[in-house]
Amino acid sequence: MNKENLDNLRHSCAHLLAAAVLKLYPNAKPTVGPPIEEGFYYDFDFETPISENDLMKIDQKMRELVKKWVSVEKIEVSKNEALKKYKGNKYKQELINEFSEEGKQITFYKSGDFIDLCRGGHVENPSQEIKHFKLLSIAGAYWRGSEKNKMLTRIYGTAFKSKADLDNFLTMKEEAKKRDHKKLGKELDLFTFSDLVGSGLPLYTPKGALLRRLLTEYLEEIQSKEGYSQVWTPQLAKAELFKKSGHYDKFKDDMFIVKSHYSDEEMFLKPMNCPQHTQIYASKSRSYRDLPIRYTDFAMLYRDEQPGQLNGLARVRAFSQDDCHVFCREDQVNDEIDKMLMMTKKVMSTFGFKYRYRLSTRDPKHPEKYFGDLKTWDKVEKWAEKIMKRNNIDYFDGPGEATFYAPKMDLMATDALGREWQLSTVQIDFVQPARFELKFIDKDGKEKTPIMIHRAILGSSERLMMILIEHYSGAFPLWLAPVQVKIIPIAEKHNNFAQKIAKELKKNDIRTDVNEKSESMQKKIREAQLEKVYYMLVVGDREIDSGEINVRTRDGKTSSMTLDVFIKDTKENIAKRTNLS
RNA sequence: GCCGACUUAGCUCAGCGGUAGAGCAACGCUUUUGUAAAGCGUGGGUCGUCGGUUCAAAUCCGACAGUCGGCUCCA
Repeated sequence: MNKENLDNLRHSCAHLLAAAVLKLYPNAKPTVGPPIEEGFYYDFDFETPISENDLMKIDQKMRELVKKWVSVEKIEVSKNEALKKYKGNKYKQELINEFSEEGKQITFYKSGDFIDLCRGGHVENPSQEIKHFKLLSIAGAYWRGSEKNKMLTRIYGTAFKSKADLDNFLTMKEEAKKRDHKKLGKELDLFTFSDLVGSGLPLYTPKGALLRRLLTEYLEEIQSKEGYSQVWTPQLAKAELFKKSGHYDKFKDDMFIVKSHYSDEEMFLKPMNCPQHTQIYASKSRSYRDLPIRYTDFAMLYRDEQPGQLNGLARVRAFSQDDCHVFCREDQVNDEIDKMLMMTKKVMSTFGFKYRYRLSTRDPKHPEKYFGDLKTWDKVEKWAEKIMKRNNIDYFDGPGEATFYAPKMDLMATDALGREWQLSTVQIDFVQPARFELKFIDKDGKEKTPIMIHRAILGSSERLMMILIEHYSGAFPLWLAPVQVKIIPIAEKHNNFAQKIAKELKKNDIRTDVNEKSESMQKKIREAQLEKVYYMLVVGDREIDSGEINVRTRDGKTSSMTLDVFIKDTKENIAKRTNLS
């Protein structure tokens, strides 16, 4: 079934939803109800709010009404007829007036006894075709997506051509819920939050902190090979810095203000690293020979997000990025970005992410949002496009997604459940170097302004942790597994032997635990399984006698080998960062 | 910030006007086990916080905080 057909089905289903709602709540005002990626929604202005519990009732009404929906009839009406029909519904009237101004023919679509203002796009016989649908949730949504407007009540639902498709969709949703990083983060003891510390401020437990450190170390390893040097900058800076960069104007309300007892100077917790890095660059005079200069920084960043948008590790108020800034000459940009794209490719393959790029450009309707001159913007946007094409990169356009200082090449990674997340970004910035009056002395002895390339491969560590937890469902690959080996002595008398093996493994930098509790071996295995430990070594009389160890993997497979072979293989796999499961 | 829902033991949840309950976890004792839960026992909660209604509030009402599903925003 192609997308258009599916959209038609869902659009018709949205109409059916509206019909059911109006039967049950005659005073509710219907507004719009389009098909979307995963289904459809319909926005209503209810007189009294409804809740999720009411969905069942609406669902039943839909199933009842659809029986009589044997056709979809298109009715052309005049503007006045349309306005009359929607007397008292300012939302529909607003749409009707707009359509009329645009010179569009106004059309109604009728099924059963339900008529809706609509431009069309329906299935022919709803009673036959709308069979496999489900109402999913209720949410608030601003009229026409603007926070200045009234908040309406949105009902989300989905519909599919076959029961199998619907079931598959619902199973995927269940699976996503099971993998929810907030749930797994608690179960696997990776991070926590405290009301006393504050919302959106994650606290990493030893295992979570280890994971975070392993990710950072991996990036540091890759970056230092490519000539990046780590710098270190404070969490705090004067307002002046951010005024100069432009961030103050754009994001002042989203920055944490810090007060000094001794000065009236306005200070902020840093929400990003670029302005600080410009000041390291500017600390001495630079020759064209010094370029490119590549700085990396894993410092904590702070953004004062609105409470309603905080969400586990997905959206926090304290986070860090694998943030890099490359200062270079114009003739070096291509090489630098090619190198960045190569590094990114390598990292993505390590995690097993499929990906495509988004070319994030300016919003043509709002040129005022962007700093710097138009000509340069045009040049840089075209340049970015050329780079993608030259690298044979699969990309799509993202108008309006640029930052205020540069277009972006954003990498969208697809995880194990088929969901897309933005990870990497590369930005060619002419604006900030100019605002900070950065210079280098060129061959000809003249001062020139360098270009600043912003780049992150993983994006924020917290967000990446969330994505990886859900991508791997908490069963991390060997190199990331907080506990790589759990030794399970069968009885207390095997504890000493277990400790001896553990000592050997730890000596080889293999993260090992021994479960010495007075529990059944079966229970210890169960606990290790739930902890998603990579390898379990069950040790008992047999192992002591044979001199071979017994290895159980998370998927329940067991094998025997000498400890030396196990250590050698494990070390190799950790070093290669291979993902065996 | 906005709309809606939720907040009871470390965790998952029941109780929904007559001042608290289960399973798991923890702890103790017994058991010493061959690839996903051995048995018995013990401790643990001013029911998110602060107010209000009531003879009586975990339960009803309000404010605040936090969490979740969305919307808006995202350097």
